[in-house]
Amino acid sequence: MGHSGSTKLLPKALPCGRPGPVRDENLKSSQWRERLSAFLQEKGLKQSQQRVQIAEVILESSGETPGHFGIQEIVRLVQKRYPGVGMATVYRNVKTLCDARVLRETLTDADDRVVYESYDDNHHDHIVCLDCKAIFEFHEEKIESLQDKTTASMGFKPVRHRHVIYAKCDYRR
Amino acid sequence: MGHSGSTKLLPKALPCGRPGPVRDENLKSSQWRERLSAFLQEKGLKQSQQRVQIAEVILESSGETPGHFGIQEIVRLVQKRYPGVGMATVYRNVKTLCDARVLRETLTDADDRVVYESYDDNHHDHIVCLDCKAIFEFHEEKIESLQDKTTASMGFKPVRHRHVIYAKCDYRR
DNA sequence: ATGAATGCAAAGGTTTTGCACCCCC
DNA sequence: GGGGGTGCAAAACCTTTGCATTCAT
Repeated sequence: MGHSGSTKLLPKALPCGRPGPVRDENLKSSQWRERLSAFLQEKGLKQSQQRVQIAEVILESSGETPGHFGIQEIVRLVQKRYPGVGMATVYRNVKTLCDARVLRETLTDADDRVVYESYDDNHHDHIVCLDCKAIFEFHEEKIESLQDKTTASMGFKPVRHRHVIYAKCDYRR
Repeated sequence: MGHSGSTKLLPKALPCGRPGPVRDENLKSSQWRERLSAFLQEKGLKQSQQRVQIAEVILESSGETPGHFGIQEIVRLVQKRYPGVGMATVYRNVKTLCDARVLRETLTDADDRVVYESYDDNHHDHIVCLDCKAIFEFHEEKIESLQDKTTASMGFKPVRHRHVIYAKCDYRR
C-alpha cells in the first residue's frame, strides 16, 4: 500500500480518544535498507528477497500500533502481503534483522510476550496502556542516571535494562 | 530438608566471590499459610494438600537462587519432594497462589522467561547478573517518584511496573 | 557452480484442556 | 453429597530443525 519511506507515523486516535503513540524515530527506508545491506555483505550473507520483505512489513506498516509487533503478528502480516513466505523464514530472519540492528527485541508486553520494534539509535523505555494495549515511549534522563548510580553502588556495571510501566489511561475516565 | 519458617536466606557466596543475594522479606511460614488460607476461604476454594505443598516448596526452599523460580523449575522441585503431583496441578496452582498474594509473577530473566518469587509487601525491582544469572533486588525511592511523575505527565495513572537492570559483576574482573 | 536461504513438514518443548475419579467442606 | 481439585493424557501452541529444492553471487 501507499507506504513511502514514512518516518513519521500519524497519531491516529485510540479508542479512548487519546492521540495514538507517535514514533518519529523510525529508521527511514533508505537508512534501514542500507544498514541491512551493509550488514549482510559484511557477514557474507545473502540479500534474499524475503529478508527485505520482512523488514519492509515491520518497518513500513503504517496504521495500527506503530512499530511494535509480536512474532506471530509479524508472521501474519508478512504472509498477508507476501503469501508463500514460510514461517520458519520469518523466525530466522527476525533474528537476523536484530543482529543487523534494523530491529530490536524489546519489552515484553502486558502478557509477557517478546515484542519487536524498529531499531532506534536513541534509547527509550515504554509505557503500556492497560486499557487499550497501546505502547508509548518515554525517556527520562534523570531516571537513567539514578539507575546507573544505583547499579554501580551495588557493585555492578549496567549493560542494558528494561523499564516498562503499565498504566491506566486518563482519557478513559 | 531442614527448612523451618526461615525468613532469612543465607548469602551463600556466588562463583565470582560476591555474597549471594539476600532476601529477608520472604513471608514467614505462618504468614503465607494464613494468607493463603484466608484467600481460599474468601473465594470459596478448597484447601487442598497440593496447594500448600506447592507453596511450601517455593517459599521454603533454602539454598540455591533464593526465591526466584521459573515454572518448569517449580514443577521439578515439587515433583521431587512430592512425587505424584501432576504438572497441570502445579500450573493451575501457581496462578492461584499469585491471586492469593503468596507468590508474585515478576521479571522475565535474561532469556525472557517469567519468574515467580515470594510475594513481598514492599516493592522492589531487580538487577540480573549477566555473569552468574543471580537475581538481586533494589529499591530506589527517587526512581519510583520520577517514574510516577513521568507517567502522570503523559496522562497515565501508573498501575505497576517492571524495571530490570541487566549488569556485569564487578567481582568477576 | 556452490553455499546460503527457503518452504515444508516433522520434531521438540511448553502450557492448556477434557474428563473420570477423588476429596475437602 | 456435591462441587471444586487432581492426575493423566490428549490437544493446542509456539519455536526449532532436517532436508530437498531454489536462489543469489
